[in-house]
Amino acid sequence: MKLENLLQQHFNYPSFRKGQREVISSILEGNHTIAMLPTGTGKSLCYQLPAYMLTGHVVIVSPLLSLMQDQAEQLMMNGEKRVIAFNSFLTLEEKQQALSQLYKYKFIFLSPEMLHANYVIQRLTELQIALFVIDEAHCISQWGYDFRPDYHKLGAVREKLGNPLTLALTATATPEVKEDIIQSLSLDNWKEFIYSVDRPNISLSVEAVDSFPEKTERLIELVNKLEGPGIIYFSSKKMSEQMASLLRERGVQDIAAYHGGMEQESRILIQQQFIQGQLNIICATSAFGMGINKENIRYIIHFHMPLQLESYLQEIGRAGRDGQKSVAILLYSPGDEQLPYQLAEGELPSDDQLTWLYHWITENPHALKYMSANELEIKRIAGLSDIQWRIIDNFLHSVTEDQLEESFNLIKNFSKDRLQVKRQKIKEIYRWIQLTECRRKNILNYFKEDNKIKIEDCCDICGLDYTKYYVSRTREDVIEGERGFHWKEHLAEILLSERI
DNA sequence: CGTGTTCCACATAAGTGGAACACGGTGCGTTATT
Repeated sequence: MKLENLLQQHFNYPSFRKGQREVISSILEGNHTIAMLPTGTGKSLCYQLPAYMLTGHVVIVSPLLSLMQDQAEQLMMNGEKRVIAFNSFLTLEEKQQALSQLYKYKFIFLSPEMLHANYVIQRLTELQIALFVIDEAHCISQWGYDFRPDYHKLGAVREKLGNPLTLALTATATPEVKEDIIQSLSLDNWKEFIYSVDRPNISLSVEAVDSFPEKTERLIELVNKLEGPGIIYFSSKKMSEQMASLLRERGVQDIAAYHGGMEQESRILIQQQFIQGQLNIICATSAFGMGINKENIRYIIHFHMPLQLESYLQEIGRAGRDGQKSVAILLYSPGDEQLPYQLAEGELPSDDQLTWLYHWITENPHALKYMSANELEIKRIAGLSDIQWRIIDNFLHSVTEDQLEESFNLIKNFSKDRLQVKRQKIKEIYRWIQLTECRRKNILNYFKEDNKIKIEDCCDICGLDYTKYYVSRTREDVIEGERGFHWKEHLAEILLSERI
């Protein structure tokens, strides 16, 4: 049967979107496949359709619970009942029930952390896995080294499952990210479908200001003028909230803050309201974005610079999915690059912290054996963040006393190397900000791409007219506005006459 | 590094200047460990 017929039969779509057919064919031919598809929409079809043609179960690794729930729901809406999102939303009983009947599910969604648990792996090995899918696979590269180390253990998991046919899906497949994916999953043979990271309909701009207050004023001005919807990115939760309040005070409507420190409920609500158009502007940290399929975002402003160009591309890439003209503006004031440096350093244990911990362990009998039990105390005294602790804990797992010194040297070297990489990435985005030549050409070169075509409204260096992105008062708006004005006058007259 | 908060000296008292200090993002899992 032709793929188009199957597409019609199972999903009631008349035709494939760009790239889908090639990716699906590659999987059906039995190739491990890396797919970078241009937009967020339509990626899930790449595993959903093959699922119906392959014998066995499809395991999907997803980074966010909300993404898992969305995709599971989407499948169920399409009439597929053999779906489970195996995560912490389930009660203990539900989990046990699900595990004992795992063979009933065609689609099994899991986080990398859940997939790492032995009791889960064991059940999965009893099944025939037709396809092992890593959704948002760039997380392997961006989070796997420190923030979510289980992403780097997916290769081991994959091996335990008998190296099943694998599909990695992402929208950020830069050469470096791709290399991390291949390494981490230990793919030895694969096909890849990579499209350009360039988004010609998004104009790029960097504005340098002299100080923080000036940057704030410029932000207020831009938000008042630019046609929404828009996202403003901050590197601080507090700042995202404060600026949302300030903008509201300055007459900006339909605006809200969004960050990882907020209640899950409000996060979902704000995200929904933004997608449905009840909110026009979001002041967000990097927590906001993945899984946001909104077509008409018109601008992305960076109040703080991201920690790497890869993140920058992901964040601005949320604009203009409808193909309409959009703009990305990064506001820079001197010294801004210090915040990313601070964030990067907080992610890895310092030499001092490691030295202290080494002595603490050697001076306390059985300390090594009961490290996890003393987690809180150790973290407090050594001043270790959760992430720093996890890195150390990861290295010292199943280490004996006589291997201690060697292990600490490994941690020190690892931390040194990673910090070096992170600093290098900050230097690269800083360099890009200071640039005096075409920003698009430069960013594409960084990602080993050539841009052949000259684009209109390319970037601030090539020449860019902001007024194109300002709120346009269409004829209807003007008429509506005038009508409103007359109503107000009319109302005033009535009120006045009544008083008299 | 820059911003926000706290606290202290000052000294008609109340509020201010400014020194000192803290803080800064992304998420899964809580089923296993004396």
